[in-house]
Amino acid sequence: MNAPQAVGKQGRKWDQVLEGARTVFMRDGFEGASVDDIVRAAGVSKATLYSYFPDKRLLFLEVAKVECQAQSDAAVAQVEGSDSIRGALTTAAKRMTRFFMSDVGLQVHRIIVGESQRFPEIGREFYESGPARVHEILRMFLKKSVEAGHLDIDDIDLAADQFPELCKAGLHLKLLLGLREPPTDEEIDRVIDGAVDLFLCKYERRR
Amino acid sequence: MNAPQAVGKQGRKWDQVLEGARTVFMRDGFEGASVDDIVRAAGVSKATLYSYFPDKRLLFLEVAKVECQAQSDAAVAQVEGSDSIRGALTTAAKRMTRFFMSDVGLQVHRIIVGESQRFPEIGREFYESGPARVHEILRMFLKKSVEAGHLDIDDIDLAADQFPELCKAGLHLKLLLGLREPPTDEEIDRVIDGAVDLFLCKYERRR
DNA sequence: CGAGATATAAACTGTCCAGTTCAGTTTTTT
DNA sequence: AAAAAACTGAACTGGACAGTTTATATCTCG
Repeated sequence: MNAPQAVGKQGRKWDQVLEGARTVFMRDGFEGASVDDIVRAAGVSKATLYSYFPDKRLLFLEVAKVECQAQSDAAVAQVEGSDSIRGALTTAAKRMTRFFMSDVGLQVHRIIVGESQRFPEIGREFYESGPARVHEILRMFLKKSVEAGHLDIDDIDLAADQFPELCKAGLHLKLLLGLREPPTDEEIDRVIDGAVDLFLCKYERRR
Repeated sequence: MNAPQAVGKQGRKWDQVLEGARTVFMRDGFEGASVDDIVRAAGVSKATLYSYFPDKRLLFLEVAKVECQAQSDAAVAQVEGSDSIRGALTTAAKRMTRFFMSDVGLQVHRIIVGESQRFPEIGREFYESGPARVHEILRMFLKKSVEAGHLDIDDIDLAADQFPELCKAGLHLKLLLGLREPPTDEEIDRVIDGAVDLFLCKYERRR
């Protein structure tokens, strides 16, 4: 009567704990979430939670890591399959931007930034499993395109940093601070198209 | 019968309180700073602090506001007095970027982002006295330059959002998360020059 | 000087919360 | 079925910390 085993199973309530933690952390932030809230949401006893995770911080770290990895995994697949440079960049931008602007993306960002002082390894984990992967994917794509003669870029690393930044233009900070409603698709497209136009105007091989 | 408003110089220790609060908040963040630490740093009694500020949150709000305003005031002056467009943008970028990357700028950003959920007005105040002013200055500068025929920009608001974003490329997030040392002047120049080049490549009137 | 405003130290209140403990129950394994 | 492992619930500990109170002191200005 063995159900197919979950990978890395440390106990039967592992997933329940993570899911409850995700819910509460995303709703209330790190400080705002109490462990009692989490165990309640998870439907699990406090002792069980503490048998999996030595403390609240590491529990959060796990939640954030899982969240970021899921996202940037999904991103990798999509950039590859596109014909034109412009199309590929637009596709990448869309996915990236949608995550930046999503409730979960914003909340992870808020918490990580807020806590990175007290817990430096949280910042590191987040960076590695999110922004660093985006940078890497983009860098490789640009490099290939330069070698193929489609783009003309001097400083590829800089360009790979500029593009995601352009995708945030105006919207991201305002959302982060809770100063506006989620953008409509039109607003996102305006920013993305602007980003791609600006980017390609300089880096597209003209001759 | 008005209760003494939170903000209003009403005693000789006002500045001392603010200075102590600035020190401790910048060092420890909002949650990390205890009011007892602050009064100790300020050389003031707790009762005095609470006679000026009804609570910790409003004290922090005041500190952040003062900090941002000082910065963006300084910025306004400099953009005006520059001959070329490129020169003006470079100057603006330098000042902006230096603040983004400074310890104080980063710490204000961290705290505000971290707390904006729980205290929405903190986010608003910060945005108005910092990013919004930068946007406004830049927008007016671009508008004038377009009217003078030096630039050719379709969506001025978007462009005014793109430029500051470009100035962060790569460095800002890493610093925010404590993942690297403060950048050297060369590194900052690389990012700034890259930003100005990219920006002007598209928006400079070519004909 | 002297009155009112301002400041002080220190103890105190009340609350919140991370993490522990343990006696007892349920589930899994053998 | 019996042993082992996982889980529960609830109470408890210890510490942190925002904000209050009080009795006392010092400054400022008419």
